Amino acid sequence: MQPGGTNRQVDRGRRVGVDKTDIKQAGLKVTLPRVKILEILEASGKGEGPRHLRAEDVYRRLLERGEEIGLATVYRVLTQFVEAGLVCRHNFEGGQSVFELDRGAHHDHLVCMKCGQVVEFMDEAIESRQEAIAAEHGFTLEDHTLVIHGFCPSCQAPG
Amino acid sequence: MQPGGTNRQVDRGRRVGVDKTDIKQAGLKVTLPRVKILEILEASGKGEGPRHLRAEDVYRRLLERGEEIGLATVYRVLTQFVEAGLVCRHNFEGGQSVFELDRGAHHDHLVCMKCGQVVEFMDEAIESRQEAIAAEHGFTLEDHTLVIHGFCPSCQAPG
DNA sequence: CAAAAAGATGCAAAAGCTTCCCATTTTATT
DNA sequence: AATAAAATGGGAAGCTTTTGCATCTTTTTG
Ligand SMILES: [Mn+2]
Ligand SMILES: [Mn+2]
Ligand SMILES: [Zn+2]
Ligand SMILES: [Zn+2]
Repeated sequence: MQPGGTNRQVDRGRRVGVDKTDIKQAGLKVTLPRVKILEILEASGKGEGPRHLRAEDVYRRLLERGEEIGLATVYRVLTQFVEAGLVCRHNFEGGQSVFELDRGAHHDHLVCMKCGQVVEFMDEAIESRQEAIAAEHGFTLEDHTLVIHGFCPSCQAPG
Repeated sequence: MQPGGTNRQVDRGRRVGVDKTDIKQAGLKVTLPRVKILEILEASGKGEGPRHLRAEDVYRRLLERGEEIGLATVYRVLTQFVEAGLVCRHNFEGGQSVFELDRGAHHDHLVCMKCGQVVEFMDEAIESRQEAIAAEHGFTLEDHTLVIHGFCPSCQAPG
């Protein structure tokens, strides 16, 4: 329907933001819950608290903003956004998934075992070694999960 | 009580097997469930099916062998073994933990997204880059999780 | 070796997270 | 505006894992 075709929000393959257009492009109707959830994710990690949120966290923030959206809807929508490639899901630990907006650039995580702080990183050497390892074993590499667990600077104090 | 002191099962820091002694050394009583669970884990990956088992798998194998051990006990014992360093727990995916006997040498995993096959590997380059990354961010490195997801050779067929 | 103490087990109930069901509401299409 | 299609909310249900507790085993004591 639109001429030219490429998404305004995408710049040379790197997504720089999301909006209702992305919801529509995913074949989903533009509903209030979807828009609000996207807003929560977009605000996270930009002064609006941590970037990586559990479904429960998203739900709580919606309530704080006065939105009456069901928890089931939050789960459904987050899953749809993951399927649409708008959101990434990670399983850091403890059986709960965490979600973050997909910015298009892959990265891995460093998680503090005490306070839960999350630091993102990306290491070419690690990435390419993984390619090599998958190839050595005849596997195609579709994806990977790398989480480094340790103690952040503030959690290493003697106490 | 034993003279000399070092565990017979350990050879220069690399564990080569486990037995009742290890249960005792962990400060746990040597009970039938614990011995049987250890046997299941020891047999796994040596012709006795896959090496990495979910609690449910361990439980099922116990039933097959005619042992009437409760699932709650399987969970409790596996957790105790992990705490004692006899067993490793991994969260490959799907909310279920998998367990394997700890052989003392660290390794990571390649998991087939179709058939679930697991291949183990260990890459010094990746290990040392992780040390560097943790250090760069002021984190102590306590542990890490690396799982490469892809399709194994048999699951790449055109069909 | 028997008795006492300490610890472990099994079952069922409960938890914690996530998904499913379905009547009702909202969005998109005609 | 009417119709068709899709989404929502709330609660029930599902799954994996943990917990409570009476009973049974293992270990320690005498
Ligand atoms: Mn991230
Ligand atoms: Mn392994
Ligand atoms: Zn910390
Ligand atoms: Zn496969």
